[in-house]
Amino acid sequence: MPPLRVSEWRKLPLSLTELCINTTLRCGQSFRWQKINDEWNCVLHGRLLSLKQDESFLHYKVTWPKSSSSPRKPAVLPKEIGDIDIQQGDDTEALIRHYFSLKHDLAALYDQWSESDPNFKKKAPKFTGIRIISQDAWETLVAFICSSNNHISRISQMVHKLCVHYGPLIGHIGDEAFHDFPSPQALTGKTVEAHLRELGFGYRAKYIAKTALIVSTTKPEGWLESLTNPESPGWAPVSIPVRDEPITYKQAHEELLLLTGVGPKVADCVCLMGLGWSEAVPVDTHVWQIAQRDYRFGKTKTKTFSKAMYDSVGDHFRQIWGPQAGWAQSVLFTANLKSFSEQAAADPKSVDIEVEIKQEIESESSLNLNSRKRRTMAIVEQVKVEDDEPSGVTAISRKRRKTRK
DNA sequence: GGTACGCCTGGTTT
DNA sequence: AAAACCAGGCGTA
Repeated sequence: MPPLRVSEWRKLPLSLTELCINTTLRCGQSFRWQKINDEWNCVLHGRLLSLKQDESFLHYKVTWPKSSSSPRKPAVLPKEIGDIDIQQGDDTEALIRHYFSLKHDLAALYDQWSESDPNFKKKAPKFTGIRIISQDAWETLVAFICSSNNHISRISQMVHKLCVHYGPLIGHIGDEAFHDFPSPQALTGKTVEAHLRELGFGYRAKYIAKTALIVSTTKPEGWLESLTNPESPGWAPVSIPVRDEPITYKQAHEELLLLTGVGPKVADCVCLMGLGWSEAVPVDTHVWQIAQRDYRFGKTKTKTFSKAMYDSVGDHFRQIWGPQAGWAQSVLFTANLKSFSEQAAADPKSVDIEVEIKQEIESESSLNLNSRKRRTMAIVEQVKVEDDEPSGVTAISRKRRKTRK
């Protein structure tokens, strides 16, 4: 019996338009993938997964830890796994299909977004194959607590430190050790905050420690997962507390806001990437810039923007792009990232005019929508007025009430 | 309900 | 080269 159980390379037929891992794994969704030579590596659900891609296939290989230290070889398998995998005792293909949400036809979605949004149509062709990946909710929560007022390289370092110091060791590639992400329990303890500060987490050390404590001690098992979109169930088989009514995106968002270090932006990141709410649109400074530059949101005098503005940007994009707005947002977000700037080309002016005209039409047609959407547009229109006549709408975001301990 | 300000750190710019 | 500046926000007053 070998110390490590390594599978052969297998492959899934998949075009680069349906998924481009080189973009999707680098665009600030996940902070744990490491590229070694031409292979992307990451520990997911207790195994080391390696990926590489060519024009027609996604190739994957899995390495299981030594059996004794294996945290969880899945005892209970989710329902939708193919028979072959169950018989082989390897659910990795199912994991990949879930992780990348391969049931969605991405090319069709791009077509749909392009049809309803000239700006998307202009930007997207150079950024195909970008998907929202379905990550573990707890990891997503902690990673995006780290992301506040921070940049991708440092976020990646911090997440790596969490894994190395608190997560279970799964395997090696060369000299590189690969750990899984630590559980809430592993991050609960009196020394955690001080230690994380030593490790360079800054003020986020407290947020992580407090959030881990809340989740592991004051919430029932599976609480975070219970905020998952029922139409997009999670992958890991966890027991989830029952709810009287199906949870909504807004409810999940509100519940997350009660955690320390979680504001509207982080809550939306968790909703979108960790809980399957594809309509969640995280509005950070980049998305705000995009909204101002390409979608006629007005200039503000203040550096920050208000919760009302935050909601209005999200509602606007949901109206344009529909129920998968968060997916569309990630495409434009990536196109706007500095690290991808070489991919973005100079844009012809003619399209800008087209965008403006389209925007006007959308504003008018919105009057025929229901009252909720009318209110949304009213706010947006207000913002647009500010654009023409900058006077007062500054804005800032505030959190509602947090249960202070 | 809206606004200003401090916060850790480190990569990047000046 | 040292010193600002800023980066995928949030909590507090």
